[in-house]
Amino acid sequence: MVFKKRLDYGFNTFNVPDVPRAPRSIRRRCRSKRVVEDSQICAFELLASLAGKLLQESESSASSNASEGHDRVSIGKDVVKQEIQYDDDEKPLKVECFEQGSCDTSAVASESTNENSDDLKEFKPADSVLDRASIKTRPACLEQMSGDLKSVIRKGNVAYGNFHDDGDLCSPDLGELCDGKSENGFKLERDAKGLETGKSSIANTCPSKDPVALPMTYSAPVNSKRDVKLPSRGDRIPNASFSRHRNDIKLGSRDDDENFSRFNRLSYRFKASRPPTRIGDRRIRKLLTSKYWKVAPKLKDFEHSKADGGIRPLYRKRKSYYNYDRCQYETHYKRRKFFDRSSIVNSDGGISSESVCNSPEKVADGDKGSSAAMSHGACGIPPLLTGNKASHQSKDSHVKFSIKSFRIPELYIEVPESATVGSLKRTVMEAVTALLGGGIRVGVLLQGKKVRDDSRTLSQTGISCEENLDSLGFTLEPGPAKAPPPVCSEEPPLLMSCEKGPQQLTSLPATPVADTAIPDATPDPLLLTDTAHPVDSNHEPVSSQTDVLTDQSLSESRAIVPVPAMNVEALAVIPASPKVRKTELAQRRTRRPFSVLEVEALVQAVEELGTGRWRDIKLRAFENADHRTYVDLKDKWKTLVHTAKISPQQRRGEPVPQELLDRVLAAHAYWSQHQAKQQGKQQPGTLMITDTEPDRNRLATVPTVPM
DNA sequence: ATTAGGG
DNA sequence: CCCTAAT
Repeated sequence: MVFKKRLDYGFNTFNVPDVPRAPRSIRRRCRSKRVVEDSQICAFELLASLAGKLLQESESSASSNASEGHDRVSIGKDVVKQEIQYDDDEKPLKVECFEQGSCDTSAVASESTNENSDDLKEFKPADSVLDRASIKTRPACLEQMSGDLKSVIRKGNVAYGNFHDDGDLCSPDLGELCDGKSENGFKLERDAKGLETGKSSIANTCPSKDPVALPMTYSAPVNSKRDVKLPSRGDRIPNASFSRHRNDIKLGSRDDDENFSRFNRLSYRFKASRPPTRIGDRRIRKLLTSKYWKVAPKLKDFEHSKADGGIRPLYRKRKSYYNYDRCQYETHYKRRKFFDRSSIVNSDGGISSESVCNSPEKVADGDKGSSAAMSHGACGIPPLLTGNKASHQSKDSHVKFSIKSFRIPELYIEVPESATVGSLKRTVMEAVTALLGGGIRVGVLLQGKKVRDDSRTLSQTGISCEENLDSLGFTLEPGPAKAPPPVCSEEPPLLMSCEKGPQQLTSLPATPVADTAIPDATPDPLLLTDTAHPVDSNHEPVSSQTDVLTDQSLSESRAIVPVPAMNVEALAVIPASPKVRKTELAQRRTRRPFSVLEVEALVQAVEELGTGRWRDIKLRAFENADHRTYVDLKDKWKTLVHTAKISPQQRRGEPVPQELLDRVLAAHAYWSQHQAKQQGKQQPGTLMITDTEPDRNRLATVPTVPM
């Protein structure tokens, strides 16, 4: 790739490479992809972190075995479902990696961020969360880990690959995890009920066979399943996917593998600092929050109507800059594996007050290290795993949680039919990434209610009660920090389990994005201004519309095209966070060739006002033509001058009456000499040649070519 | 926000 | 048309 200017802007190499002058569409594409990836990374990191913890636990534990399925499997799937299982018993480790991990994660999240409005303002991607978690937990974790875990492990036979028997397990492990060391292979036992989910899908799913490294990662969920379900607009509601765990939305795409891998890499790079993610083109709109989601549907319309006008502003300024740290690329890679493993391990998340947690906590410690590492490029995962809970609670009784999967909020994606599967995948990834990238936090739902007070203990909250356990759910919410502010802030975009979940998403959709209007529909009155050619004026508008349609259909309109609910190409989801979105809206405006009438109006205006006063010209002759900016007029004049100088044979497009071209040359020459700019309107009349002959203009066949 | 130019 | 720089 050639680097262009953009490099200067700080794009990292990745980004930088723009396609030089390839069609913009292409360029854009590149960008968007990159962006996506980056964003993905974030998400992945989160996942990874989670996974990492899990891994830590399970590390070597056979991945496949471990998978035991339980949850991991579920996780592997897409996302989302989670089930919590708990045992009254306090068997610490039985848990599967997976669960633990999840639990931990949740715990972490909760701690770190309050669910409450929290910190939405700024969230830092996963890292922040992780860090926090790790921090808090560690102490406890360490202790617990060393103690509990070991014991547990031994008892349970559960082996987490990473952990060492030593009390140290935590920290070392984490670090090690990154490296991939696992000294002890842990095997998970399924003793716990929950553990056995019998789903081993993960194992299956995951390509990698290393016991140690499980393919699964959080991301996996998405990918793994492959079934991506993109709720169609209509579907959404019905699905209620959200609300229930069962209904979870599935965003998995099968092929994700590719993406997946990519993710991992990227994600890792990511680190904490995550530049505003830019995802996608304007076409792609992702809505993280339900509200936004709504929008998505609308997008189509939106785009339809406005192919040009509406959107324009947005994309105009797309700027690209992405900065990511690449370092760690490899590291991440490794991590990923770990994560996967971890995921397996996690099955158990012990949310419960302590015992379970403890084990996780160990992990946590490791995490810390990892977190640090992450920042460095080390493994980030661990943090998530860290059992936060431990901190809160004592080690009384342990509650076991088995989270099979996390639910992800519904994502609506719009993709042109013409979109490739690959693009779809990317889109889905983007959407997911956006969610994750924004910073994910875990929400705890108890009987459908969010448990906001992170400081309360499980017992205080009632989570430890078995009765409640059934109604306990974890949700993945948009990061606490900034991004989600308005949109996400409250509602968890993702609802894991609980009943509640779906509502928002579902409901939201209704409010689609409002876009606007129909851009083209508006006729171009411009001409009218000057010449009132009613006919013409009418004419144009019509044509214009037609064009629009055409255009859309042709190329860019993809967005426009109604997306089958399932389409992929771009995720329609638009995260609330403006950051993400705005960045990438740009799309090239549909091309709308100037009609002869427009040319005539332009010439007329230039003759009167001179060049260099495009704004005035716009006002005078194209005021009603929203799609013609003064820049456009200036450009058109430029091309007209050029056209007038070349032989007719060399001209392309709709022929412009020679008469007009002559006027163009005359006006150009005239104003060139007179430095029109200075003078103001001075000599409208003076125009040289121009005798404005209205007739002529009209006469000139009006090209119907619309636009 | 405009203007000017290069691409 | 887009993108930038300079106003």
